Amino acid sequence: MKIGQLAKALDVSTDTLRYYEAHGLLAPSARTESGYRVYTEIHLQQMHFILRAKDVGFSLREIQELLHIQIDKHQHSCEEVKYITLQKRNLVQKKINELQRFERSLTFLADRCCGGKESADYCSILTALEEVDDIN
Amino acid sequence: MKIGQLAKALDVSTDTLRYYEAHGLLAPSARTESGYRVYTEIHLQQMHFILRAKDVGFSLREIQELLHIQIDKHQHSCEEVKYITLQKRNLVQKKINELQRFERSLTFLADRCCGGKESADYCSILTALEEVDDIN
DNA sequence: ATAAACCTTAGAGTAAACCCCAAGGTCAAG
DNA sequence: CTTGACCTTGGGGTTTACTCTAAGGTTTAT
Ligand SMILES: [Zn+2]
Ligand SMILES: [Zn+2]
Ligand SMILES: [Zn+2]
Ligand SMILES: [Zn+2]
Repeated sequence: MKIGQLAKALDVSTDTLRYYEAHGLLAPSARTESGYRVYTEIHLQQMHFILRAKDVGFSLREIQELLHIQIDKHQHSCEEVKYITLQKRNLVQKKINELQRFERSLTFLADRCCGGKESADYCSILTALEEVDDIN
Repeated sequence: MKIGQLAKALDVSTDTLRYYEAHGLLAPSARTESGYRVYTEIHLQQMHFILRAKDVGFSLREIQELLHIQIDKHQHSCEEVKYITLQKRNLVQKKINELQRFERSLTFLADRCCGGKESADYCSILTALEEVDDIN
């Protein structure tokens, strides 16, 4: 398989595949005489792994770690894999909490503004942002 | 007030203040003969506005819009302000939903892995990522 | 034989919100 | 008069995951 075919099969760009190679995620095992990258079924499977991991929220750096383990499962433990997964979930939860704080503040602000066409001279959103004390 | 004093009063860096100036958020109204930026109480208040808006989740681009309105309230309406706020909340909610999808997937994965010290040969997280069908 | 479609590399550009550095000018105190 | 704290500009670096371009070489079909 050449890069274009693999890209089409996975619905990613050839640029993405070269990017993954440059960043240690997926290297073709061979090149043609003229230098074209050659991929096999194995690479297709590895890309599936990568894309699924991405879909679950892992960053490329984390996927690299997982791939490392996946390729040589025997030398690694469930403990490691679970640790990475829980670490990630922790990070995701922190982000969610921050965004929910934003959401609450924005709701608080929006609820108090009439949203009318009159001038914003006394808009409660603007005055709340001008005030010194916390919204929450 | 010189830039360092304003920075200290707000607990931000002088770099940040120069950055905001370069990006149209807060321009000192004067310079000393030697070129030093001069700030007043008004700038302090504007920075409070900016920082509070940031705290609520607005991006600098959005804050710029809000500032524009705040500075000339009379020419703008509550409708505009509320629109920006609701738009932002919408965006925040979308991000939350995506992260919650991640969270669910990661929880699903983690729950099924024993996390033990034995080899990862049959780790359910890895096999789930290898499989073709969706986790959710 | 030639055009279309494909491949190669290296390098630049994108978003967001800054941080850090160098080289030099300014200002108050001792 | 010099030290040290402050200020200036301009530029580069950070993070993430790519995308795009240029300039050229290769393959395949007609
Ligand atoms: Zn109103
Ligand atoms: Zn209003
Ligand atoms: Zn296990
Ligand atoms: Zn496991």
